[in-house]
Amino acid sequence: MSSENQNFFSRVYEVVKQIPHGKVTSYGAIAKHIGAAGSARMVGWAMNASHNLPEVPAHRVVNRNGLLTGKHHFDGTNLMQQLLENEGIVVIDNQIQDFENVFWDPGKK
DNA sequence: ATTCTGACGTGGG
DNA sequence: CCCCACGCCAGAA
Repeated sequence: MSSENQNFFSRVYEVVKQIPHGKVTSYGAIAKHIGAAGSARMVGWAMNASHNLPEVPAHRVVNRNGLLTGKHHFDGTNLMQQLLENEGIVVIDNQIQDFENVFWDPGKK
């Protein structure tokens, strides 16, 4: 229902909000954490709605490849990359370097 | 109501 | 190793 629907988005936002500074996570990791494993696409869709939520650092969410697939949705062309680099994350050609090192597992603070 | 696409992921050839 | 297809749920045309 709508409530659960909202809950789904809220859960995604909560997880993203909990991403520590200088860290990133993947859509699948979030999806799995909220119980929507396999529906990683919905996480990305939720991100679109999170555009209005400044507390949701969508730029810290990338695909499991560590690639800034959603950078195209951000303002400008390489805003997402610059935001990540601003946090100490090395990004080259939309690809996060040392991804496993900056990867943050949801629920694992 | 039907069809396609979309900020993904996994599996198979 | 690279390419293709399928599954997921939701929203827009």
